[in-house]
Order: sequence, then C-alpha cells, then structure tokens
Amino acid sequence: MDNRDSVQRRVTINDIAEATGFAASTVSRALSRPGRVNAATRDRIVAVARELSYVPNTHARALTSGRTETVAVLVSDVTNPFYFGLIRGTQHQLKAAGYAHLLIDTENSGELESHVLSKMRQSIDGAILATSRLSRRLLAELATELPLVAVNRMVRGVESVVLDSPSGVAQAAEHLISLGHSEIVYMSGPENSWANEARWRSLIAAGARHGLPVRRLGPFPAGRMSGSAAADALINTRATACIAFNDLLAIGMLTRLRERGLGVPGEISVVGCDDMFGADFCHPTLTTLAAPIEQAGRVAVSMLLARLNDSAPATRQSAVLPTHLIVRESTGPAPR
Amino acid sequence: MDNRDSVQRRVTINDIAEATGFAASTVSRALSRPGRVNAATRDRIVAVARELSYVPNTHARALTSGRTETVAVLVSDVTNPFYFGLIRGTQHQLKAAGYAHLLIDTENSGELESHVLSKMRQSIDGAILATSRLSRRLLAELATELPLVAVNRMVRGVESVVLDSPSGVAQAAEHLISLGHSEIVYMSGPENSWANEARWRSLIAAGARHGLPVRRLGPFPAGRMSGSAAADALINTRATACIAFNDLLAIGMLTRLRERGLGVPGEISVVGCDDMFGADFCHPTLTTLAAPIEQAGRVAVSMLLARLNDSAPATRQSAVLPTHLIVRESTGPAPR
DNA sequence: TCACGGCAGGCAAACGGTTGCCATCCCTGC
DNA sequence: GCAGGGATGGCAACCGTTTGCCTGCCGTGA
Repeated sequence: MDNRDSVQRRVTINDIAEATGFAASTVSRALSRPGRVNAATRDRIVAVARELSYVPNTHARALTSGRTETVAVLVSDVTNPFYFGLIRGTQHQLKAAGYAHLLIDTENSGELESHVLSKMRQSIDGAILATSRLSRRLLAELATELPLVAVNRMVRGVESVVLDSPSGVAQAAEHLISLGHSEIVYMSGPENSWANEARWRSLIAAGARHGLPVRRLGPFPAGRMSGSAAADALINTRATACIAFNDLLAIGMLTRLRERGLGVPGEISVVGCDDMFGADFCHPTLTTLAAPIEQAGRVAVSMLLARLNDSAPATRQSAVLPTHLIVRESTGPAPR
Repeated sequence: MDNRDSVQRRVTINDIAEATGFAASTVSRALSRPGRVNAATRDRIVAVARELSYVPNTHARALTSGRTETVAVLVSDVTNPFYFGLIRGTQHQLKAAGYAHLLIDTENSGELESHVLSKMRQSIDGAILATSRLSRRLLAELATELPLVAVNRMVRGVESVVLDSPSGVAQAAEHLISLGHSEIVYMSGPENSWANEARWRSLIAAGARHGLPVRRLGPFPAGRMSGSAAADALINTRATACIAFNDLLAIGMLTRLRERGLGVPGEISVVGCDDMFGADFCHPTLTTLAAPIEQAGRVAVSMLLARLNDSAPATRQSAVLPTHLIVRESTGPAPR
C-alpha cells in the first residue's frame, strides 16, 4: 500500500513540509540553499527527504529558476568515431557534476545547429559545440544569449577549447621531410570546417619554413567513402606523402591505395589526424596526430560549468590542448 | 528594440493570447489539440505564433501534462563502437518525431542503471535500454513504472527488440565446420550479458546438431585489451577456430595472435560479432555477424513512441531482427 | 530601557502551460 | 416552439518549486 502510493504519486516538497511541520518554502531552502536555514532544521528536513526518497522535480525547478541542470552537446555526426572521446569526456564530467547530457547530432548542418540551439534555449543551461559549422557572426551572437563553449573552433567572444593541430601538423610535416619526401599534399576535409583550414594553413607555414612545396587536394567529405576519390587524386599527382584531414579519410585512402596496388609506406606515406578508434589496428596502422579529445571534452565542460556557477561573467578565454604525432606503419622513407 | 525584447523575454502563450484576443487556454488548445477549436481560429493563432516565433516551454508543459518529449537512451559504454549504430538509429528516429534524445552511459553497472532510471522518471517519457545489466525481476518491475524498450535483452513483460544472433551464430558455426574445423571455441563476454549467454547457448546447439565439440573460454571483459588474454587462452587450447563475443574482443585477439606469430586465418580462424566500425579495415579483415543495429535503434524508438502515443497499453511484444554472417579474411580452411 | 540589526521561517505570487468544467450559441429533429 | 446536443471558447485551478517580502524573535550596544 505504502509502496504503491510512492510509485503512483511522486513525493514532493509539500509532503516533506507536512511531515516535518515546516513550510514548503523552508523545505525548498533547506534543500537548495543550506546556509539560509537553521542547521538543526536543515538536518531534520534532509533526513525526512531521504527517508521519503524525495527527488526534486526538474521541470518545476526549471520553470522558476531557469536552471535545468542540462547541457547539450552538439556534434556534427554522432557516428564519427572522432567524437567518441569527446562524448565520453563530456558525459563523464557532466555526470560528476550532476548535470544531464543531451546529445544532439547536427548532421553537418549549420542551419540545423542554430535551429536546435534556439529551440532548446529554455531546456538547457548551456551547450558545447563540437566543430561548429556556424558562421563566426552567428556563433558570437548565440554566445551572448546562451553559455557556450566551442570545441575545435576559435571565435572571438566565444569560450573555446581547441586542439593545437597546427603544431601537430608541423610535427607531421617535419617527420615526412626527415623521411626524404619532397612534397607534401594536404587532403582537404569539408570547406566549412575551421579545423580543416587551420591544418592547411599550418602545413603551408611548415612548407615555407623548409622551402618545400605543399599542395592541397579536395575538399573531400570527411568520411571513409571519400577515401577512394582522395587516394585516386593523390596517385594522380605522383606525390609520395600526404596528410589527411582526418583518420577516417586516411583509412579510406589506405584501402583504396591497396586496391590500386600502391604500397604504403613503400610508395606513399599517409598521415592522419585525430588518432581515432581504429587508427591503431587498420592496415597498415596509421601514423597520425593524437589529440587529447576526451580531455578536451572534460575541459570544455569545466569551462562551461565554471561560467554557469560563478556569477562572474568569466573572462572569455580559450584553452589550447597539445597534440603530438604518433608514428606507426603508414609512413616511411620516400621511394627514390 | 523589438528585437531586444524578443531576446530578453521568451514569448509565451499569453503573448499570443493578447495578440489574437483569444484566451490563453484557447491558444493552448489550438496548438496542441487542433481539432478542439474552430479551424479559422486555429489558423489565426498558428499564424501569430509563428510570426512571434513562439516556442513552447518544455518544462511548463511537462509540469502539468507529464509529457516531456524526451526519451533516454541507456548504453553500457558510449565508447563501444557497437553502440554507434544504435545511437544513430535512435537519434534519427527521435528527432524525426520531435523528441529529445538523452544519452546516458551506465558504465556497465546495473546499479547505476536503475538509479538513473528512477531519478529520471519525471524528466523522461520513456527509455531505451541497450544491453541492460538489470536483473530480470528489476527490469520487469521498472517496465511497469515507465515505458521501456529493451534492446538485445529479452524479458517477459518488457517490450524488446533483439538481434537474432543465435541464428547468426549457427551460420558462423556452419561456416567454420564447412571449412573443416573440428572444434569451435566460444570466447565469452561479460557474464551478466544476456546476448553473451544467448550466443553461447546457440553455439552449444549448433555443435550438438553437427556432433562437434564446443568449448567456452572466459569470461573476458568486452574490450579490445582483453583480446590478448583471450588469444593466449585460445592458443593454449590448440583449437583452430573461435567465435568471439564481439568484434572488439575479436580485433584485440587478432592483434595478439599476430604478435605471437600465429597466422590468421592460416592457423586460426576468428569470427566476431556485430560487424562494428573497424571490422572491415582491421587486419586481417574480420569475418563477423552483421547485425542491423541501427535499424534496431529505429525499431526500438518506434515501439516506444507507439506506446507513448496510443492510449492502448500495447500488446507487449518483441521484434527480432535477422543477423547474417559476413565472411571476410579472418576465416579460412582448417590447417591439417 | 530602547532601537537596531540579523536570523529563521512563513506567505503568496510567480513560472508557462494544460485541462476539467461551464457558458454560449446554433443547429437539428420532433 | 422547444428540448437536446455538438461545437467553440473562457475561467480558473493546478503541476512543484523558487524567491521576494514580511514578521517575529533574540541579542547587543548605547
């Protein structure tokens, strides 16, 4: 009977009020603003609350306070393994802080992204945007309306955590140069990707530093299927080394290169980006830029929560996480 | 000015009421129960609503109606690529229906699973449980309190969609038998996994049908790292063929087998389960049981939504999705 | 003794919808 | 001409919590 009741009707703050003899407002304060009530009172209320296994109603709270204890994580494609680490990192950190984790797939569409964001504004406290496709202007504008942290996207006025792939690309370029390659080709990813541009610019700089020609092919969609087209394009250039926008593309290329009988790394060296799941067991295993993406997720959440909890509007800043090259089997000396 | 206002204060049902001259209740009905008001009235209200770019407040709605338009998807480990397809499927289908997608990682813990579920009861309309670690009793009990669909877990009284891996395992066994293998070893996954037991039982049956000995090793945690231990254990048995609980384990084994100098499929044949991301580009590529997991996610959502929207309590049922064997490089004739 | 200030608690009004119930109005059939 | 009933819209209570404001009380210093 008792049991059935507790199942049928959730216990509210009023039940606790009734049970303790205090007013509902006091119960509310005891639970959410402990300093505001007498210690003895608070203990009593807390005890009864847990005895009744009280669970505060998120919606009622959200309605008045505006806080929802929910953070949205927007990724452009949930099935891209690159995001696994990010999702894991945000998930972990949000759970630790008692926040709910709303995962949203924006399907590579900036339009969908902004639409979702504006529709969700009332149901989330903040959002983490991974590789946003939004225009700089729109992003900055949204950031004024909603606490936002961008991952792998740097825009003035928006807090962000970025992976220092420029430095990684430089390492990769030097690695290839030291192996005797005389030209490096960049296999470009989606044009609207900030990271893509950053990597390409970094390769240009590295090439300039060493007086080496660089070239860019593409853009290619960031999927494994595009690997074939990318590989064919690369073969056509007769270049011996490339850096691909990401591992997905690189792995796709490996498959196609083998199909076409090109040896990797014997005839062509391939470097990927992200060290995503699979880079260490594909064939040949992939030399790639390892990025601490899980950590990026955690840092992004920390930044967001700091802003949500401190009344201070926070100094807009960005965290830069180091990347480093992991050399595996897909790179080797240039053929002569 | 106008613009600033609309940013500062969200437009509510009352704003529409004021603008149209109707009562708030009429506006509410026009928007959520179109048949209940005059067509002309409804059109007027809808027009004004979109003009003011009205977005209903989820929380306010949830408070009275109890509906939250949110479905939780619980997976035991977000970073297990097996779930990618599932997440994609649920995400896709939920979005199409206008529901929010709450992703929760239960970290392989049944305890955490039930805790989350009970804490979330008020903020979700239903839940999809992938490979639940909950006891049969607990699961059935929860299902009476909250609309639930289990994926890859069959329990009486709980709607579910399961992958017919038993039939797949039978196919795999026959494949191995036809290649001349005289014993098949099952590399067991976590003991509390329903799918694991189902697969093992199916292998026993297949063995019995063909008068072939089968054996089981493990249990091994369902990760790639466990592959080493699994491979070593397998080598020790001198068996020539195995079916692994999942691809993660199988890929881990491939790596270790190569390290130890065993040829695959020359000396040992390996079959995985799930055809997850990577199974087609690991080395050697993996023969595996392909499961339409993305479809499973979609079906699960459909079943759940059907139950949420139809007043009918729904005939508790379960959908079984076919699996089939994909033969790649990791299986071959038994050595003699 | 009195004024003042701080602490603890209560009252009640929100927050933004939903919904049961009631009032009209108009149409229909007898 | 009238009862009955469907269509349409309004009123107001309610969902569970938060929070601004008020009150009573006690302690303290002048």
